[in-house]
Amino acid sequence: MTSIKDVAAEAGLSVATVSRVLNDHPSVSADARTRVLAAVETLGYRPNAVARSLRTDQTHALGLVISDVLNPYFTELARSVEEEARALGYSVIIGNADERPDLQDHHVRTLLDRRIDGLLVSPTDGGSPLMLDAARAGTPMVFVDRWIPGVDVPVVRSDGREAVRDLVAHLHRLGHRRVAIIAGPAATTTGSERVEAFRAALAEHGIPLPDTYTGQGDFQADSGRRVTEGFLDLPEPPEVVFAADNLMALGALDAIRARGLRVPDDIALAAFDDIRWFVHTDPPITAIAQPTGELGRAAVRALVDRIEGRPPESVTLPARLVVRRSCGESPSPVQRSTT
Amino acid sequence: MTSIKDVAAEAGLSVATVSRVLNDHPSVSADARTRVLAAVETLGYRPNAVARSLRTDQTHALGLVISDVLNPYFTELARSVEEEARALGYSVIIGNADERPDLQDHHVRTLLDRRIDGLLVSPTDGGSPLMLDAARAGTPMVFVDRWIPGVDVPVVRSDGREAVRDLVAHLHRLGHRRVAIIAGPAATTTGSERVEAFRAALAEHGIPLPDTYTGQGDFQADSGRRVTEGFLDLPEPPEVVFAADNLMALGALDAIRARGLRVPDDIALAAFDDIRWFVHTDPPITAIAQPTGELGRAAVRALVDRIEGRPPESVTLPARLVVRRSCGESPSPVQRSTT
DNA sequence: GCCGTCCATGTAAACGATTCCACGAGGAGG
DNA sequence: CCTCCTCGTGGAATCGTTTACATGGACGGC
Repeated sequence: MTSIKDVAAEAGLSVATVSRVLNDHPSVSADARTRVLAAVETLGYRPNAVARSLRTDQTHALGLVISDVLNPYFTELARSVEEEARALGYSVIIGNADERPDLQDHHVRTLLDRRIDGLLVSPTDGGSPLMLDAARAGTPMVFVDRWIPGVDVPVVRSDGREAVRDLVAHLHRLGHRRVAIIAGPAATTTGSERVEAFRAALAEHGIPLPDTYTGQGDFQADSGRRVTEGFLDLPEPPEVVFAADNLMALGALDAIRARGLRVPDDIALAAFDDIRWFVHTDPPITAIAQPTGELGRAAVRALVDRIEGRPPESVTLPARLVVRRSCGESPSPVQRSTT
Repeated sequence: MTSIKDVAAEAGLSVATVSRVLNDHPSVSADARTRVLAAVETLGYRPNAVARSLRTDQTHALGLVISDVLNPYFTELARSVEEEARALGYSVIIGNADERPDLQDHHVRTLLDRRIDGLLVSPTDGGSPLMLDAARAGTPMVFVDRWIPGVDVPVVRSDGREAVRDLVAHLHRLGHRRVAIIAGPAATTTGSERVEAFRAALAEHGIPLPDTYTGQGDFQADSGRRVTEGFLDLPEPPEVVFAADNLMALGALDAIRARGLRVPDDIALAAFDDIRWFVHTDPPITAIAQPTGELGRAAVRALVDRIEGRPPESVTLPARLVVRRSCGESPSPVQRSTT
């Protein structure tokens, strides 16, 4: 590989001058500049980012540790994160934790070893010592979607409470009274919050949420299937199943279908996280949509603010209900299905 | 950050010895080893991967330039790539090209600047000078899914010809004669190959594939929608639409539905690339499934072979037809829907 | 008892950039 | 004409590692 020395030799100048041209430092003559640029051109020289990082102590790379790449919600998040980061001059290195704390730790560790400038995390659990240490040690960090209470790190997330209330009102209006939820892991904020929001909204209508109607999932399709089977085996199965994420909704759909039951006639279904395919499932699924792209962009902006010395801001954006047909025909004007 | 010097000081040894312990070089006493390890422990020292890379000229990172992260096929590919890479001791840096050659170039460039050890590419086009130069210059590289003819780079892909023939036989058996295809960009191998395979298979049954029935898409949902609308506007619309990827199938479904038509009664639909949601669409979609995970793993193995000096192997794996209901009820025993 | 090996360790030179500091030329101002 | 500043440039230190080479002690064989 050609180095800055080769360029200097080719241009008949010192490496210092070449470096100055490349970083457009003001104090360099027009003549030197053109000679350097010509040399760069003929040699096809590209600066070695590794060496540059070592010297400047910046990598211009952000780490993104995501709970599960196969989940379309996180895929979209990752995409918007990369887009905004690119616009701000950063690369993104994605680590997929697959909802496993050990994998999450692995990625955090290697990202820190690679000296990324900042870390975007959607924690799969309450936070490992490694991550908490890093946060305390001053690694620029931002939580996105999920967060860890009690840690002094900005959080960018969406608040689904209002949308959950809308959903419950919708269900109530359709006459449903026995409603169940497939919860996410209690160790995650989104896992517990969604249950809480659901329970609170139900209470407003005087509907209880008994333990038998709260199943414990792990945000993966299999758990949705398993929990739903449990619900269907109950002497008095629920009339509605609300899955706390889209993959568990997929699993629920599998389970319902495997029994030869139909949605929404035999049992209604709703999900947290809206994805494009929900328009085309049989039936189209009523879901709570997060402003995913905006979340990703806001998270990057917060992180880069932190990295570049500006005060970062936590951001909370509202989610909204998208009514489709999976809970029954809605005669009301709330209907607002988007394509 | 604590450096190797701090560790050396804490252990009362030289940095060389510390380094030897860390890279478990044979020639180091048991006493020194324990002292170094203790020092590492108390200081919480982690080696700086940037400095290490500069010195050793290896980053233990692979670049993966993917055509579109939002496409579930590529998401799954990315996931398996990361898994296998991790097992072999490498990290993966993903670049999303969004089917745009300029973005692809951007990512290739930054990945090369970061001195990744090797590059995995699924090219969006015929290959930019940048990428061809890199390949010629000896950057370890492997093409996955798509490739560029005439470049001396191993290719890991799947061959869909047999499956396409099965699909056409299936369509023919169901009585369909007027069949159309939504093709991918001709600049991509998968774009042109799938049309060719389809045309060849149709010919075996004496069915022509007129120009009016070949629509030009770009592997994105919007193009699938647009092309399908064109088909439906024809005086004699096709009886079947075959989309060359899953996103264009989604767009086709949108378009068909927007006209109030039904699949498969009014028009049949099939897709290349099987994804989990196809089981739950209305109706479940007949698709050609690639061994995506195996492709990703094989690609990584080939690339790492190349990097570590072993001869890399091109790999071609067969795709297979998964019959569901979107082309009409199949009375035949070919039925082999998987969940 | 001496010499040659081998082993553990240390010293110092790289890797490829950035950047502090020194230096010389040239211009402005007295 | 001398002094002082400014500006362009180069030399060299530095970032945190790895590793070739040197060194010195222990040990075995004769």
